[in-house]
Amino acid sequence: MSSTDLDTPTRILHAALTLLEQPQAKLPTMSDIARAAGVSRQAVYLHFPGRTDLLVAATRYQDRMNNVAEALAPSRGARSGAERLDAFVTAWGNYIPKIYGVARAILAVMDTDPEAAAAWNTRMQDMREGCAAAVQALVADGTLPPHTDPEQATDLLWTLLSVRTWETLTQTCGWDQDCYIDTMRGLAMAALAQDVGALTDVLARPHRPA
Amino acid sequence: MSSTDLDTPTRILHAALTLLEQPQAKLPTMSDIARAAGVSRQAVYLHFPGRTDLLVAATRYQDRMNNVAEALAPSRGARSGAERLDAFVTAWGNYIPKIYGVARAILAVMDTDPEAAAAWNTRMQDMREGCAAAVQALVADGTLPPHTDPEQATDLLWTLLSVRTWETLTQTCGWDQDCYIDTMRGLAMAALAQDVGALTDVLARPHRPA
DNA sequence: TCAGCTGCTTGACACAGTGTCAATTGACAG
DNA sequence: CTGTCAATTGACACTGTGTCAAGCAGCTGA
Repeated sequence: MSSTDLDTPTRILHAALTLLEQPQAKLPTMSDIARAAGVSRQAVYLHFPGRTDLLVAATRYQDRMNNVAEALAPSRGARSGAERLDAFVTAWGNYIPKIYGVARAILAVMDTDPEAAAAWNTRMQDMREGCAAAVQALVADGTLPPHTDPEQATDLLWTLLSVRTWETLTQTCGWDQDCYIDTMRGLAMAALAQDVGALTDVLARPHRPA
Repeated sequence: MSSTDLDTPTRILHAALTLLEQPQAKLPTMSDIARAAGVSRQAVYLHFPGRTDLLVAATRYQDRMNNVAEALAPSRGARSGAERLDAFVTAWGNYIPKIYGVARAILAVMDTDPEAAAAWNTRMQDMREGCAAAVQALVADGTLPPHTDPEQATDLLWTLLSVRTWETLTQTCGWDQDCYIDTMRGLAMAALAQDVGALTDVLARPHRPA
């Protein structure tokens, strides 16, 4: 996968992603990214107004590479609402590790940079639509608890599936990715599809790698 | 509440907390804090090695002020495990808003400063003990789903009650504090005490202020 | 009354990182 | 050959953290 034939903006994005995806590494500076891309630091500013914009562009580039829409597609083929919820949780939960490197960098600047916060929130809006669609499917089925406000249910699902939650369980608590998925599936089913059995099964299984 | 009679380190902590608790404000610098405390910037470094240490000291000071141990005490008086879980979720959930200002500042530097991350994690360890105790009470009662790993259940509860989760629901989604509490109580009961009814009640109620 | 100590101040500096500017180079197209 | 475009070099301003040294004011004890 030589990147010599790519144009400069793409090479920069490519380099940024590579650095961001180093698991342990501290967040790269503009100099780091420029060096990794084989261009001068100023060349970066020639193509991206600033660090935040570069990070945001990197997420968009990454979404294009990973084809996030396609990854989340299977959930749309589900027949029942519960099935759809289950498929969505699985698909998104497995997508998070792919974007975590970049997400980490943006989440880090969000606290100080409102512009970054806005960009990340609109990016998460797409995921929220998936949540809303799953909730809607439950409504159509009548599976959602009676009188439940769909918007509130969507908020809840959206929060449960946030990158922060994934980060806490897998990075801080050291959970296995598969266990995270199973637990979130169970939790979502218990909370939104009144299926508490799904969760009790999961909590009985080992969740940390050796 | 004049602070003229306090010693300098306390005045600095006091000033830091006041600034940190401004809801909308951007995170204060060392200069901001010094100015607010009415001392020179260097005086701050005379008492605290660095910004991170000051923030950590501020949380400790705040815990002393708010008497966190006492706030969480009611949960220890509960008779059944479910009651205890419920009381703990309520107590902690209502404590979060009090510490959010400081928490925000520490969470912001955690991503770059491992020292801050370590400090925050040990601080959260105390809260985790409350989670573990509630889970243990459920185990004693036999209320926890059979074969459930208590440690995994603790991880899950700890994550659900994280400041980040509170932040997402109340700050980003705009939920009412009371609704947050009710939802978390219901979610915890559904997930750990097999009581799905607690949650369905809650989701039917309005959750955003006018 | 003076010496010495303590706590704080003033003002300077180094350093990292972001973002800006101007002059220059090199390649390529008309 | 000339203009244009992309990129380079090297400088600079700015913010924020953290360090250093000299000085000053007030208190204490001989």
